Amino acid sequence: MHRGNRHGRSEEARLAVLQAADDLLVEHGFARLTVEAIAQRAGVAKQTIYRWWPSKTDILLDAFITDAAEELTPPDTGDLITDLRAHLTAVARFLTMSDAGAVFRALTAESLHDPRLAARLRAEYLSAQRARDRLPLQRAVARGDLPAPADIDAMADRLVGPLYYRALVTGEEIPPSYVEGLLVFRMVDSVEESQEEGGPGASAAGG
Amino acid sequence: MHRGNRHGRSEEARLAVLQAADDLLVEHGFARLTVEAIAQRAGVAKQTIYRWWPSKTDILLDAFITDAAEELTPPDTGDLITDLRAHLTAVARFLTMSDAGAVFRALTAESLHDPRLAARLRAEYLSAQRARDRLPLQRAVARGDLPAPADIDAMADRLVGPLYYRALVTGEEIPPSYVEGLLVFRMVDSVEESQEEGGPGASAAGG
Amino acid sequence: MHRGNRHGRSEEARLAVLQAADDLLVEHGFARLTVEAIAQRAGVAKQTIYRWWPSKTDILLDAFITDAAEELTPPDTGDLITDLRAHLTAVARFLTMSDAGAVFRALTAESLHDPRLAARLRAEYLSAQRARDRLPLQRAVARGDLPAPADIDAMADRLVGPLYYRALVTGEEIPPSYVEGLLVFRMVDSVEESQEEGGPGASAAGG
Amino acid sequence: MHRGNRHGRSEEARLAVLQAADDLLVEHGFARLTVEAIAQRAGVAKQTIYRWWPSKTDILLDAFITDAAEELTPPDTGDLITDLRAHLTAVARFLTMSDAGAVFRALTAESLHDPRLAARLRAEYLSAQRARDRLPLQRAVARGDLPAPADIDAMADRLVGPLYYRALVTGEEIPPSYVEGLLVFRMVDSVEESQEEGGPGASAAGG
DNA sequence: TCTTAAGCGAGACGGTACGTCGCGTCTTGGC
DNA sequence: GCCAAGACGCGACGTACCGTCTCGCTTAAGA
Repeated sequence: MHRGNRHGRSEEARLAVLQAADDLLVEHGFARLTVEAIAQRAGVAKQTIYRWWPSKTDILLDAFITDAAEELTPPDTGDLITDLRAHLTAVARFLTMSDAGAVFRALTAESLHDPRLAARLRAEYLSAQRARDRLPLQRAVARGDLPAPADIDAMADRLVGPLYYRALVTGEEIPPSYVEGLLVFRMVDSVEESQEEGGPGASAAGG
Repeated sequence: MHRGNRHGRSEEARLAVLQAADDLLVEHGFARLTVEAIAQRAGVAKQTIYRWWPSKTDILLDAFITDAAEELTPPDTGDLITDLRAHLTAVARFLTMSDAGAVFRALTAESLHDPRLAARLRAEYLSAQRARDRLPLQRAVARGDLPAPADIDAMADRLVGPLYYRALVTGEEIPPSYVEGLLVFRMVDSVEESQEEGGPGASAAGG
Repeated sequence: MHRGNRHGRSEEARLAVLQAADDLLVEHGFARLTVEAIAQRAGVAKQTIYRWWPSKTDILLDAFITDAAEELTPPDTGDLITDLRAHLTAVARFLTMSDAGAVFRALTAESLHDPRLAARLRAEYLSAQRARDRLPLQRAVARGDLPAPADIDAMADRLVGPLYYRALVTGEEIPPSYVEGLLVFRMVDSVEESQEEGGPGASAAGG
Repeated sequence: MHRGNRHGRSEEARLAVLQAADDLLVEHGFARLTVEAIAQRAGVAKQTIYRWWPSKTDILLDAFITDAAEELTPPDTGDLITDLRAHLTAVARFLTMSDAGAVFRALTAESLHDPRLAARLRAEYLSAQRARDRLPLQRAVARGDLPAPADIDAMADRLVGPLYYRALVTGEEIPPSYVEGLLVFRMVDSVEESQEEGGPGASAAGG
């Protein structure tokens, strides 16, 4: 494998750095995620890191996007409730229990101190993730199972927002019943506007 | 006022430190909120800071609790929707537009890196705030305007969670329509179980 | 012993740094005389070094002046030749064989790259040393043993210049005969102007 | 001109490197004489430098020897004093005022830190220069104008040593009167041994 | 004529040391 | 006894050069 010359950077070094950053964060927490520690663990010179990444959060973002971006694609079973339940459960698990989620929480924390990182995180991860969050709703609208809402972004926020709140603010676990609570709401709501003869909302809530 | 003697701690110094921390955060961001900068700005010795606060985030937490704790008490008009609208609007404003909200965001960010701070933030602020968030719902239940939900905490989360999500994760503004969207949902839902002939949800949505 | 506070720097740290610099130079040469090595060896923080010395050569100069400044004071026996022989021999030994001479050679080397250091070295050491080099001549003039030369500085240079040349440029040793060669020259010369009936040159040479 | 191929090294690159090293030293001083700066200024790859020179001081030595080696050949007028005056004046000018002298001072400085360089400097420059310094004396001896001294090297040192001392140590200028002072000494001395038939000087020198 | 191999410009690499910043600890003298 | 002041040991920062390496280009000697 080539090790860095005029024709481009060393892929070997790049991967070692991303892996080291990930490992250090998960093993020792953000406080011990220093550029020096990453360099040492990756067997790489500090200058190599600074050559390619402006800051350690950029390394983390790179690692995060490489590893985890596509894990949270919702299923498409043709049934809105089923899709949402699966997706919200996956999001909850990602946020609270996965290594990638730990990276995400650290990046979100840093983005609250650094608008530049916030912009990158939104551009390179969040916008795509929010699009995935909207997918089940959009598909249901397309199928005619759901009336088009005024603001589908806000609707998606009402589904995932509480999950982020728990993961980032209260630090509590997210049991299945919490996800079910979100689903009941949605159904009642969504049905409410297309309903006339009632019924389906209740059965959905019982699902 | 005394400036340090055998009679106990200097209130003057304490307030100067809290004010300096607040100001530095709002003016220059968390990165420049250093103990040395706080000491210099407050005209205080570093040792005085370390004597009374274990870390700079404890200063921030102190300042935050002193300043802002009681701003977010919901009104009690006797009408659930009115109370919630006012409260959620106040929470949204707090999170996205106030100086205290900036401090809160910084503390939340740090708490994601520091479990000890997370525990303190929950014990000294969040638990009280969440109690305040529940108040309108609990009062409505007491009035008989709302059936007792299985998990009133989760219900409150569904109201405030999306606000935190916007403030902490997406960084978007929170327009009044976003709050209204939350209210419609809730009402439809909450009413759903006590309802039989429906309707009030629609009028609430129009408010 | 006090360890540094508002009332001044730590003498303990100062001496440890000077000693460490000296030792490292003598043991490992100038190439390994790094600020980090000095700090580590002295058990001192780098910042403490940078707080008090602008560069590592200033440390060396400090150490040199503290240790070695007064070692090269010429004797005063009342006999010019005897005084000069002792003094030149001491200078030769200092330049080529002593630890302090190694420091001096390193400082002179650096002063050739750094005019600021050159100025300090002259102001804080060389001017005093040159005054000492002139002393035997001046005393001989005062005694009437030597006519006042036009340029006593130049006369002293003719005595010590060849010693520095050997020590700094050719790197050769300086045997006693080399010093004697210098003495013969001088005496012949000095006598030359006061002489008429010869004599003193011979007696001086025999001293 | 060829720029690197199987036929041997590029003379173009060699000269560009030597010129760049010289220029950088004279323009910006030794501190900014880095291999990277030389490479950039010469329009040459670092590897090309390392292929042909072990270190940057070797480049300097190469440049110095190429440029300046033969500038200091003493004249041969048949008169010792005239020859010495011209030669010592030329040496003084070289040491204190020429670009080549700046290179020489830098090399001498480095040689005080690096015995390997010191050896090369002596072998490739100093020994020849000292031979040139001896030439007028040797010619005078051959002509019978001067008795053969016990140590002609030492005699030459007494002439040039003070010049090096001024150039390298005190940093003072070298006015014509300084050179004259050296000549007077020498002459008195040299005459002294051929005079009288005496010889007390010889016994002193041997002491 | 075509291959091929040495020297080249370029520049990424693993390192070492630099000089700076902020941490949390300490010691002092004043109030 | 708390305070302002500030020196201290420490660790990490981001930068500058070191000397090594690989790459693709150029070019002339020899197949």
